[in-house]
Amino acid sequence: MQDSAAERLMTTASRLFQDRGLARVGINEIIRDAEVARMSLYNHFRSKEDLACAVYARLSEARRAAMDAAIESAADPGAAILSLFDLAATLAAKERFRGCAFINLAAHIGADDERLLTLVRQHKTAVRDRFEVLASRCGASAPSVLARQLLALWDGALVDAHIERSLDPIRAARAAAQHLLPAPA
Amino acid sequence: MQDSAAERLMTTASRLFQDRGLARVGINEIIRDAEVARMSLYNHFRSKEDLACAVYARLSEARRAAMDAAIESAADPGAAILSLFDLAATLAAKERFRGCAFINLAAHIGADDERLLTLVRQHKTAVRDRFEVLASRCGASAPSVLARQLLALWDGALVDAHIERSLDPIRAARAAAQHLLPAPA
DNA sequence: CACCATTTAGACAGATCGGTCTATCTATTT
DNA sequence: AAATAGATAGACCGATCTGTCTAAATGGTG
Repeated sequence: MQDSAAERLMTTASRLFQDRGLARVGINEIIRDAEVARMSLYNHFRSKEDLACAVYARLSEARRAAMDAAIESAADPGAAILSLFDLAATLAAKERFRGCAFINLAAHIGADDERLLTLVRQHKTAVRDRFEVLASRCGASAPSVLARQLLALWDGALVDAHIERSLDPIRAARAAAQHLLPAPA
Repeated sequence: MQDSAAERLMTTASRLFQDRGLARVGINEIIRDAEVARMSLYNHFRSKEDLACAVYARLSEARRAAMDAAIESAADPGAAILSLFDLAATLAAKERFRGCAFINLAAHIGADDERLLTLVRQHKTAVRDRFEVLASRCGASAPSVLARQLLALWDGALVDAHIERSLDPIRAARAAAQHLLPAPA
């Protein structure tokens, strides 16, 4: 058994949640697509929300790793920031792109759902932290403000790319990011 | 009849949809809160989706009117652009702020739901058009690109303000917008 | 082979979903 | 007063939802 039941559940649920959103995917569909018995799901996860937590935690890990890889292969901090927008363009170019999974998740959960909301917040904080480190290395006078600005551009670009089904918003946001960076020495 | 059944339905549904999202609000709750009989809903609207269309179309109208009012009371195009970010801050400062209703709507509907997706697209296009007109009046060399950048900042700021429950993202985005504007003559 | 833990399919429960239908009530119009 | 149109409460429909339970099948280990 090269991929366990838990593994298949998380992979399948991740795909379905991103396709149609947490609230519009049922347990039945998940176990059918994952080819897993109902009780196996509730054996590995206490509830649908537990499964969602595991799925989005893993997705966050994957996204951070992809960002770090893009950052590491860039020549300098400024190029690294721009490469993150290229990464966004790569994500948005995928056929089944449906926007940032975490922004969509935030739109699905109520103000009560503290667990999942915390996950979203932690993910966005992780993204912003990376922007802030790079902004600092660029010599920005106010790295934390610049990081917020870059994050807003990043999130807005993903949202608009999804709504417009176009990469133009990401290209424009990338240019704006470049414009906000301090002039290279 | 100071507020008709249709009126109360739209007002109630608008509040509920914004609070918890289209997919997590049922017909039963809407008619209960609106104090309207079940058949009155289906008398005025053919389906839940029809009601949603009417609700979001009206919300779009209201948002556009608020934007136009902010633009009109600004001294010059540059100030008008910044005043739109102040408007975003006003929206985000409300107690029950849950992010941009149209971004959330886009996160809730599937790729199939063409009717509601078109509504979202039209709304975002209307926002972008206002940015583009103002960018042009500012003397921007590429107004359509600047408009896309301002829209990304705007959308990202609303998203991040919702996730962080803070106005900092909007303040930062406003400053970034100012930075992107062409230098005043 | 026997043992044990896991997985399986599927029935089942209780709730809610969107939507239809009926029968009663109310208010305006003629 | 009679007629008409619209609103009402609520039963009802089939479908779906999350989650529980059972009993059979499975597979690795001693």
